[in-house]
Amino acid sequence: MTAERPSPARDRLVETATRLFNEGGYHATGIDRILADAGVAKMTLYNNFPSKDDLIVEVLRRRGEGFRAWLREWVTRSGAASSRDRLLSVFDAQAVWHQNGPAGPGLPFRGCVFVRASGEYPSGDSAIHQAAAANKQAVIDLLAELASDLAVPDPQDLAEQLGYLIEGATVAALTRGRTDSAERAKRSAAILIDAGSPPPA
Amino acid sequence: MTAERPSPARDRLVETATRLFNEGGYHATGIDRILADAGVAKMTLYNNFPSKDDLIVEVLRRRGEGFRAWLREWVTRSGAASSRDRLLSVFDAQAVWHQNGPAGPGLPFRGCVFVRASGEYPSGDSAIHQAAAANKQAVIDLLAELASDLAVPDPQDLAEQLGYLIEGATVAALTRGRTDSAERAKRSAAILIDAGSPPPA
DNA sequence: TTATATAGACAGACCGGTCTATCTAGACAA
DNA sequence: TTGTCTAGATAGACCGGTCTGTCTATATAA
Repeated sequence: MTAERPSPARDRLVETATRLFNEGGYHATGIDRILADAGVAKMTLYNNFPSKDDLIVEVLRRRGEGFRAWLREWVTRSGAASSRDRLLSVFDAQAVWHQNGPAGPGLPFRGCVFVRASGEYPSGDSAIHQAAAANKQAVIDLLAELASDLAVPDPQDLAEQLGYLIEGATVAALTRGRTDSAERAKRSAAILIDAGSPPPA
Repeated sequence: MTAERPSPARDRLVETATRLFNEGGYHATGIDRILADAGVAKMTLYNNFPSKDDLIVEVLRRRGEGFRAWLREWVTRSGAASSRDRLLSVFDAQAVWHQNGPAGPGLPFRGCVFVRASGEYPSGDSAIHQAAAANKQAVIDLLAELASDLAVPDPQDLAEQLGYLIEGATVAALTRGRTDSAERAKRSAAILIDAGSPPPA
């Protein structure tokens, strides 16, 4: 339904919305503010998206793609040779993200945009909630992909477990300002990985 | 500043607000709706609380106390004899909560109210954010208390780690509907506990 | 009398969304 | 080169509602 034609105004809109939603949340950020910051007319928004909710869905979709691309790039550049170390490098990426490092995924850290989205739109019927869920699942799938070569009985299960650690560390960083949470979680991750596979030589 | 005198109207207000915030979020739930549901006049709200934000803070405070009391009670009733098993029983409590079991902590599961609060009020300056942080820290402290007897090098650190697992499992249950996440996290928790202490005889 | 409650009007800002009217840039044809 | 048509952008008025918060006036009960 939504027009998918690319256009500079549309891009500016989505990028500005991404930034403002990250800073202030979804309900608290009005479209007037987004339009003013993006320098875009209201009709341009509604010619590109049926509603604010659809804009949010698009923001989540793009952000998810960008974040996962950044994460893959990070793992590759880490030069980790083993599946174990590639999985652990994810936690280093997370630490950079939490600490707003210059090599981070591009937004000042305000917690996970998907968690916040599913929190603000808690009903599972909401398209926003579903978009958040899809992006979260995609990260788990990425972890499962990294874990697939591991000599553990159930890589899928391990990926889910590591996902909990990552998620929890991000929440701790947001709510309690625990910017060391990723490093801490990394230690747990190593234990969980090694518990299911022969100890590295 | 806030009047702390108990009154039936005030209690009804806080309880109704707790329920509605849990269902729909903080920004999305207007005070008129709360007042109508509670059967309370608007001036009663503003005689008891300077603002909606202060009402939210009080909701979080009470909910935190109630939740932790429920959790302590659960652990006690589990009859677990060891620190290890008491810690693991927390994950059973969590599973009941996620699955809206009758013995749960009293609200239909919509994710953690504190995580959602710090997500909707992401600035660390916000009193709401700080209230959420305090309650989250109190849960970690409770875990640390349960872990204090454990023969591990750093019970405090272990509590933090288990906290990540719990947090991540709750997020997974909310965003992806993973209502089995607590049982899964429990397995990881056992590994982490045992990795830091002599295996039980 | 004093404190607490009620109902409900009211203010002023802001919400998402619609609408009209105008401008500009590019494609195309003469 | 010039004129025309079209798509997409602009500004901004406007709509009905909802938002938080204030106010007055009244009732009730210790």
